[in-house]
Amino acid sequence: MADVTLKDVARASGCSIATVSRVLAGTRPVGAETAHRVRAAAEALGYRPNHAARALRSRATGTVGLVLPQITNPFYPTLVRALTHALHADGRAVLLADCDDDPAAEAEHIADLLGRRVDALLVIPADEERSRAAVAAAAARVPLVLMDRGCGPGVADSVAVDNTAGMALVLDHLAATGRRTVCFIGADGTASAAAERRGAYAAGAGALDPGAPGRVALGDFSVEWGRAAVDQVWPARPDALVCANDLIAIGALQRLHRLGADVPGEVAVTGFDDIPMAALSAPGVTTVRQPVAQLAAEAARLLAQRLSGGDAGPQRAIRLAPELVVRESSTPKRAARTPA
Amino acid sequence: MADVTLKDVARASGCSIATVSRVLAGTRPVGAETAHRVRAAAEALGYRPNHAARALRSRATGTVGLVLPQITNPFYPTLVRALTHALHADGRAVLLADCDDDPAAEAEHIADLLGRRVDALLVIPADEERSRAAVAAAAARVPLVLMDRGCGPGVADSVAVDNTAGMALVLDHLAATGRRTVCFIGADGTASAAAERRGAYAAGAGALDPGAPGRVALGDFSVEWGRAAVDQVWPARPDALVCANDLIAIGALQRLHRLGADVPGEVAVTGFDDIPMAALSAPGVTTVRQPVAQLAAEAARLLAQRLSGGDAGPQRAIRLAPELVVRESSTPKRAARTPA
DNA sequence: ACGGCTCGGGAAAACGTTCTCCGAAGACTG
DNA sequence: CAGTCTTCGGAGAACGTTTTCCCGAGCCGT
Repeated sequence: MADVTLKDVARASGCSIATVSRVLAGTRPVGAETAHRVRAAAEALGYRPNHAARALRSRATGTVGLVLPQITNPFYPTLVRALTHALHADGRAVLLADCDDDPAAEAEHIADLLGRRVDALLVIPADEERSRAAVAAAAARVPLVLMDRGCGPGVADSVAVDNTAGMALVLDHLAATGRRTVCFIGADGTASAAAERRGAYAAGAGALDPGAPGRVALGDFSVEWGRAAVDQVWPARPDALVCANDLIAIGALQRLHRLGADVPGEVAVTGFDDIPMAALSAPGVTTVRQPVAQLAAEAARLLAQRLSGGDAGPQRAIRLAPELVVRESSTPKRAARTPA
Repeated sequence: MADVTLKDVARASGCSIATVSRVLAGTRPVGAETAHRVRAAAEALGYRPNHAARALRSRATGTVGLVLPQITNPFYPTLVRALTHALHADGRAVLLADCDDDPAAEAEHIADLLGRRVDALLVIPADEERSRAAVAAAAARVPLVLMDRGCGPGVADSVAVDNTAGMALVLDHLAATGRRTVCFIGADGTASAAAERRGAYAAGAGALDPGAPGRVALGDFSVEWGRAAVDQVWPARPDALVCANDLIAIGALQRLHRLGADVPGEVAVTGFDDIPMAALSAPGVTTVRQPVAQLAAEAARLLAQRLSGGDAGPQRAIRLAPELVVRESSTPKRAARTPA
């Protein structure tokens, strides 16, 4: 009923604590018959190792801290799911901290997690600049992988989608389907996703339409901004709205709908991320799907590597290729609206 | 740089380990001058207590396990956020486990968390019946609070929304706005939310429309089922579709839209939970908002109580009142569609 | 002045592991 | 057959806390 320890198993199997430990951990060969006795006793007594003691002795908790800005951002749940599954598969547990988009809270959580002796940290930084100090300090203590957003150059390993390639996919698709007057609705923060998507649009849109790089409206990554931005850009009657994420795109669609604009007949709308909502809005949002499973797998792999193979090797910045998902919001101009 | 321990602080402040521990933990009065010296030394050295050692000695990790079926269910992120914030405010950390709707995985995660010596567990059970054994076993070892869904009677403390009251709010609203031919699209699982909402509809709908309790279609809690269910029930031309959650409602809206039905003119649609998407669909979904912040607060309070005050007291089943959120999908039959 | 206090402080025993030594065999080698 | 390796097993020292003792000094009461 109460906790059964190595000592109990040792007594029950008539050998020493050390032997039991060796059998159960497999750290050193042990005589076949003894091993069998020990295993039987452990099984019979329902022995469960005490992670606290193990952590104290071996200075490893088997625990990874996951720090993110806002779990309610609809892109994160799928990522968190993939990450926890990948880490659990490696026998690690995940300590979750939501820091509410506040770099100060983020720093506190990171410090707390370090105090709890996490073996490593997975961080989606809240802010490119104001998160840097805490992240850099933490990265000096444990392996740390940045995800989704960067945090300045050279701070830590990072895994993210290739925003530039994603934006190129969108622009190519729009060009191929006859769009010519393109307009960007983005976010002005310093968060790397915002900056990269902005930059990729600026770099790629010129080929499609010389005036396009100039048609840019910047706000934040929210539905509300998507709605408001349409009021700014719609008077120019663009035939495509490239949004920096799906929330913005959904807001834009709502406002366009209310203004009576025909999507995709008059104007195409695209998003980024492929959050679940993107498939469910009417019309469905054409978007760039982040390779969530691979992002998680790469992050887990990188972490495992840093944790086992010493922390050798140069800092790595892994960029994964995204995939274009075409939905009704950008079907070709000439085509009739396809049935939902 | 490396870890600084109590011993280091003791040496630096010229007193014993025991005294340092007492000062820092405040477990026993210590001379003012000594205390000051100790605190200064701890500060200067950047002392951070080792949670593993503390956990080993005091048999409490300051950690709570949070086990849920699917973080990607859009109702959970807000709940998880509120829970983590409430627990962090109490100085506890949260170990997250997503069990992918699989009771076997759930049982494994629970066992692992117990092995990691969590002080308590917060569980949203995957299945009313097949989760019971693991939950009951865990509840015998640590304080355990069930959330959102039940797990059979008498298993553990629980905190959830009052599904019956929520369904009554919906039915009253529909009655007050002139709906008469009501139809229920629900889920047939044994999950308590499914059963309670189903039961509440059956109990309350008769007052509105004697035939209503019979008009019921059961599937699962998904958008796909919402779409499919409309095909079953729409031929009867009800003037209100009561859906067991928002995902079903959104699916129903999509299919109704495709069928050319006028919502809310011809037919009202209601959901349950008030997930973020419910406000963003077109039309917005009238729904029952779960008091997420209060649910989290109550769960945290209950846990704290069990953890401090011994585990005295009878088992508690807390039910919180929900709130009706009226959106465009159910504006009165006679009214014109209001501008979004 | 002396037995009881409280009060500030230290030594040391836990807590349950892992891991480094050691020792006692037996199995080789020469 | 003496010596040197392996192999299996135990004793016991860590790991960094918390906590239980215990001790000495001051202070009160009588």
